[in-house]
Amino acid sequence: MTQGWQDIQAEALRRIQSREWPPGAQIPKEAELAAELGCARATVNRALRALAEDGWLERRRRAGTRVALSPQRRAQMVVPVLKQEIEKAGKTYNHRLLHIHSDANELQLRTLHLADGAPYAVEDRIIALDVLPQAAIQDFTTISANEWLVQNAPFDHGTMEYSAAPAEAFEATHLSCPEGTPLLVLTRETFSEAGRITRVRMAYAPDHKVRLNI
Amino acid sequence: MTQGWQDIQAEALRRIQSREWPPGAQIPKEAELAAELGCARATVNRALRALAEDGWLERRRRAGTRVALSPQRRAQMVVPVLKQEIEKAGKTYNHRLLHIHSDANELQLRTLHLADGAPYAVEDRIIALDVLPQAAIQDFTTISANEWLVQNAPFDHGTMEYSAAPAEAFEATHLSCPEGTPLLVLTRETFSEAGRITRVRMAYAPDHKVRLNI
DNA sequence: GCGGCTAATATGTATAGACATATTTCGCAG
DNA sequence: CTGCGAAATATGTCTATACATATTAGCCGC
Repeated sequence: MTQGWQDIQAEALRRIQSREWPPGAQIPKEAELAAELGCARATVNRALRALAEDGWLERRRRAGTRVALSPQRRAQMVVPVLKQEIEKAGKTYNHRLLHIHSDANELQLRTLHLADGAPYAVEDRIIALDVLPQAAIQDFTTISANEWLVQNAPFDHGTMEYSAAPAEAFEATHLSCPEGTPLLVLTRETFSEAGRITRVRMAYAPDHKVRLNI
Repeated sequence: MTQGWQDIQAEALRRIQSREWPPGAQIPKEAELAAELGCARATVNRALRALAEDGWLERRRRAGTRVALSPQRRAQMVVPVLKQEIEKAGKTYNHRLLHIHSDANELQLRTLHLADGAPYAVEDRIIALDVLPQAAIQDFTTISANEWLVQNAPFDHGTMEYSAAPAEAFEATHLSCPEGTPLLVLTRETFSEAGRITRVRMAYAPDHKVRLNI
């Protein structure tokens, strides 16, 4: 009856979902569970840690482990790289650099991303040249800024925001839709220790969906 | 110089980001790293496993560990429970049941969610009564379907989709905006072993943003 | 060269024991 | 009763060892 940590995890999850361990309640300590279930404490630890990472449990040293008051399910989302996103869907990726302008501090770019020749998204980006001077000498017609940055500008942290906005004039033109059409818009900023690397507004073609599995 | 697994993880991440271990390359096996860094193999395992979960590495038994071709950063998103979302922002939550209709198989609901009295989102939901018969006798004027389901209908898996859509007539009315205004829309379906539990379309008030930290 | 069986091997996991660390609890001084 | 420092304690982590498992590499017969 040698148990694996996944079995322990499944058993604990069963007890949570069946309310044998109701929300907010303390659960037995690791050593007790190990004894009850016939395995080592490290195995129980692995199982409970995984459940805590998934939001089912809250654990604190000395205070013990309790069931989360509202077990929130979490979904993972990857920071999108359009080229991969499109090629993964079995389509051909292309991009066109629409506009580029730079001054001492900033590089501004507008890029149209295409899937099988059809407009996929319009990208409006600012790159900080003091943080990332190499960007000034890069040819963004052969590799898109989106892709180049992912490969060459590792970031510490950043934010992503999804919202809905009416298509602006230039977006409407390039995405072949009427001005004002509701578009899904992603705004992202990334930072390194030296400061803000880039800020991008990505307007997706009409009816685009961002899908997550939970 | 006793190393913790987080130190090992940091060192490995440094080697990845500095291209000492370039994308696609095999990295030394756990036992070698353990010897080099002066710790037990289990500690290296813990560190590399964490990096693999974050998308930096790909690991396969016998084949070894290699740097991911495109290290994709991942963001975690929680399945939103509006009441908590609003109260966390320091506002008062309320909801109004706008419409309810049921037949033998399904319960249909429309709910308006309010933050400090202002429209926050309109929810259009279907609940499968064969999967969740208790829903038929529940009073959804005191607790919103959104909240009740999270607490009473644990699900196995599901999907979430964000998109942008023009406000439909009833949405425009309840969110006090012109018909056709771009709205951020979340569509979610959840399933248990017995089948689909619920399907919901949540249309957020204009200018709503979904924010993620990465 | 090809198909298939077998051995080799890197990661995955279980275990007992030890120590580290964050918190709480409790006793003591004031 | 109050505040503070010390002891108790549950989880966090490291170690060494052993075995499990997936997958590759290599051998063999044809």
